[in-house]
Amino acid sequence: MRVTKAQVQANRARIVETASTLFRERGYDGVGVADLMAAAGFTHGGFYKHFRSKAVLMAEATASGLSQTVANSGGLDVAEFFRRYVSRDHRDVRSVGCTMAALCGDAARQSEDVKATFAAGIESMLAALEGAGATLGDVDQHKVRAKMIDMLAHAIGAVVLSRACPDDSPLSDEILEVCRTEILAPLSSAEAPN
Amino acid sequence: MRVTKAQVQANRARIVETASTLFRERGYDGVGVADLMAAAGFTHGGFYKHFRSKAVLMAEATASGLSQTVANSGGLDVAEFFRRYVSRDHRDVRSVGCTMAALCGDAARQSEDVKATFAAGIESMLAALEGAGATLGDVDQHKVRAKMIDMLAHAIGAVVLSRACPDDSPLSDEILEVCRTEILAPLSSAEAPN
DNA sequence: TGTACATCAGTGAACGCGCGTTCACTGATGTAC
DNA sequence: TGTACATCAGTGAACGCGCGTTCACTGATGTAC
Repeated sequence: MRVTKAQVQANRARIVETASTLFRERGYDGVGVADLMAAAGFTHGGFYKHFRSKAVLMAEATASGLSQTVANSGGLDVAEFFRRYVSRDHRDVRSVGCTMAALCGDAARQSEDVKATFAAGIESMLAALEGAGATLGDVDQHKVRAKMIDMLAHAIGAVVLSRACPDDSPLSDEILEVCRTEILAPLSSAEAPN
Repeated sequence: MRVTKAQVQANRARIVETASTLFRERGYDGVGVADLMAAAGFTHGGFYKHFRSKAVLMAEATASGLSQTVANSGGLDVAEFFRRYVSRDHRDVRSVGCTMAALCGDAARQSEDVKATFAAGIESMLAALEGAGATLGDVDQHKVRAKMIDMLAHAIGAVVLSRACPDDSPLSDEILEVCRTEILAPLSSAEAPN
């Protein structure tokens, strides 16, 4: 049963979107092609009409997820971005949270292709943060980039470490609270010095 | 061919040790029981004479790996620990590196058992760092703990993010260098204020 | 615009393969006398 | 201490299962006239 060209495009996009969500939730290896296609509302056989292999989809879904995170950060200032990033809410909803935090551990073991996608996503994120961080008052642009790299790694470490703790662990909350405070400290003193 | 009680104990320890190494390198799902037993010098059937299931071994190997990291940090002051932690050397040798950095992403998707093991390992690590950090000059012990949590998450974030980049990526090196500098900055100024 | 045919997205059975786990077997170790 | 038997760590074939991928088929869409 052939389908409209526009429908083909929409279906393909739905598969990528679904994959992006499921991969964040369960990891690359935790999502089978049949699982994924069923979640997107199809049977598994059609998968290979859209993608040459699961590996190709992994790279594409990763790119999609990363650009979504960047898009979500649009309009937020740096302090607000990190306040939301290093939070229990973010920790607890992996499937709609940041792809970097959800999959960087898995990406490290994937192909150079996926890693290159990841690096590009990090650069996009940094570009967005550098733009939002221009209000910080630092004149040296190189320092802004360095600061954003540092804050991003710091925030990702906090989320990733807190997620490795049991669900009701006080340590998990403690990690988030301590790191959020430390990450935001220089921002609030620079932006609201009262 | 039965084997000495001492040999049984040694063999079991070898399986756990091998698993700890392989899991760090390839993730929990990336290591099969047959793989693992072959790497330890056995055939796969004997596995279940030592462990009720792969899941049980996962928890035990994680605990072993975590305590190894803690042991390796013994005798190092805090600055030296983090200097080595946030380095290219550490990034490039996952199998003998820190279990937290190698597996926290995977642990987040494992049983509460594995996560509890992880949280206990983090606490051990913090205890070791707090001991080594007593020389920092901070009188308030609560602040020392908070600072160690913050530095550990920061360092783990740097390593994990740098590992998600392609092998020859300048970004990967940049992340490590920036974060190492930022993490060590307050230490060197406090300890060597010249 | 209408007709005839080619295309191809989606279906669902089938494939080979590797996984975790089980099991009958072996033979050296441990134990009871 | 020596002998007879039970134990059980380790072996390797076999299990059911789910994986990624392939394939013959369907029928609505796209295209050529």
